[in-house]
Amino acid sequence: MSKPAFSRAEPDARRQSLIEATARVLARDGATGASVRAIALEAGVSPGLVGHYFAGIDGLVAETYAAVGQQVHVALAAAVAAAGDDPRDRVAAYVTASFAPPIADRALFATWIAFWSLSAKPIIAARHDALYQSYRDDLEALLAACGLPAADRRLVAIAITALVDGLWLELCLSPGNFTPGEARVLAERQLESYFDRSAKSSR
Amino acid sequence: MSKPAFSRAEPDARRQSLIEATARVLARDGATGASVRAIALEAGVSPGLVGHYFAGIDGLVAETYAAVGQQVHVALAAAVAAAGDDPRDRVAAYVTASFAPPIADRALFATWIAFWSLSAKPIIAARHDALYQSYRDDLEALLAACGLPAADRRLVAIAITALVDGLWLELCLSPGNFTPGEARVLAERQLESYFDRSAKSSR
DNA sequence: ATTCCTATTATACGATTGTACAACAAGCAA
DNA sequence: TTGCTTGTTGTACAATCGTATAATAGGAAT
Repeated sequence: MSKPAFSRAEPDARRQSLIEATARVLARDGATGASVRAIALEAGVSPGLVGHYFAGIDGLVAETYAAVGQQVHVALAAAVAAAGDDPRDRVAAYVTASFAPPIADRALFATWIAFWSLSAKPIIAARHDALYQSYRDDLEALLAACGLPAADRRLVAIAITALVDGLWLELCLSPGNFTPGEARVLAERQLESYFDRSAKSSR
Repeated sequence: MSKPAFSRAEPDARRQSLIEATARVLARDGATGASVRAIALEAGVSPGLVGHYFAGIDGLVAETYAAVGQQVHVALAAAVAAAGDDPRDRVAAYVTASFAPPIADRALFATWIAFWSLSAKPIIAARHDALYQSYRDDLEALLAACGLPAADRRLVAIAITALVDGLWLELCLSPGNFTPGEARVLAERQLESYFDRSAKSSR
């Protein structure tokens, strides 16, 4: 007669559902809004469950960092895959994907800022290090396919990543100062300059 | 016989003292630690004074943003002044000053992240817009002195600022991935590429 | 010495925070 | 059907949050 007051879930599914709820709250309300109660409400469970599955709110946010970072990775990989086979096109696609949805997005920006604001905690800093290293590794592989000398790849990847991050940041913080199209032009221009330089020095 | 329990201060001096205390708390404990009580304790006054002088905690943080932003401006201007008279040297000094103290500093990073995390509030966003516009204006003036065509200045200033911000960010978040010296090399290399390009196209 | 203005303090208030824990019940095993 | 395991709930707890306000007292003016 009475319908169940709650239902049990597979531990992994429940964890995943809490992580996704955290991502939504972070995107909507930023770091200050991501309380245990708000997350539990968003996930449709009771506040006590957070403590049951994660090492406090910090542990949950750290795992959410990894999950959202992985989603960005997937979005970038999709952009590369859609670019075809030409190595130059693939690098350009990887770089400029950051200036269009779903990556250039105020909600994702709020999420990212929340992660950065917790970077004083070692567990969050470790997540960041691993994630950004994987981004640079991806970029280095794409650069290698373009024939960029191995000796140049590391620093070029650092520079490209920094430029893209900086443009993405300002694009989210002050849209109106420049357009996503201009960001794209600037990023592609810098890519060309590195290829030209390496072609020149290898001659 | 009894010494005064407190002393009155010139309104401007008291405001300044509260702003400086806020900057210190932000630098030490980040956004989450910047409570009215913590700031008042740091300034050596009672919590009630914050409400007396500022429009709540948000107003105080917004004014602190302007003050800290001004300090950064001063530090950059000092680096330029110390660089001598050659326009190229001056631009290089402006750009690379971000990779050395007092700008490349974890405490300033924590402060900056705190500002960004509040950028959803219009009062903070407005401060950011004004501040970053002034940074780009400074850079454009330095670029103009180097003979960069007026038509190129805006986008070049945007690109340089983005690269520097991105490098500064990663330098603060993950020191160890690359050195301040490498960041300097990358920034100067990009500057050169823009000057080369403009020299080529104006020929 | 006295008066007065107001900067400053101290406290109270309701709301919200993260965590801990006892009680409950869903759902599988027997 | 009965029992058992444990995922889940609901709440209590102390701490902290921002803000408002009455009371206090510094310090200049008279």
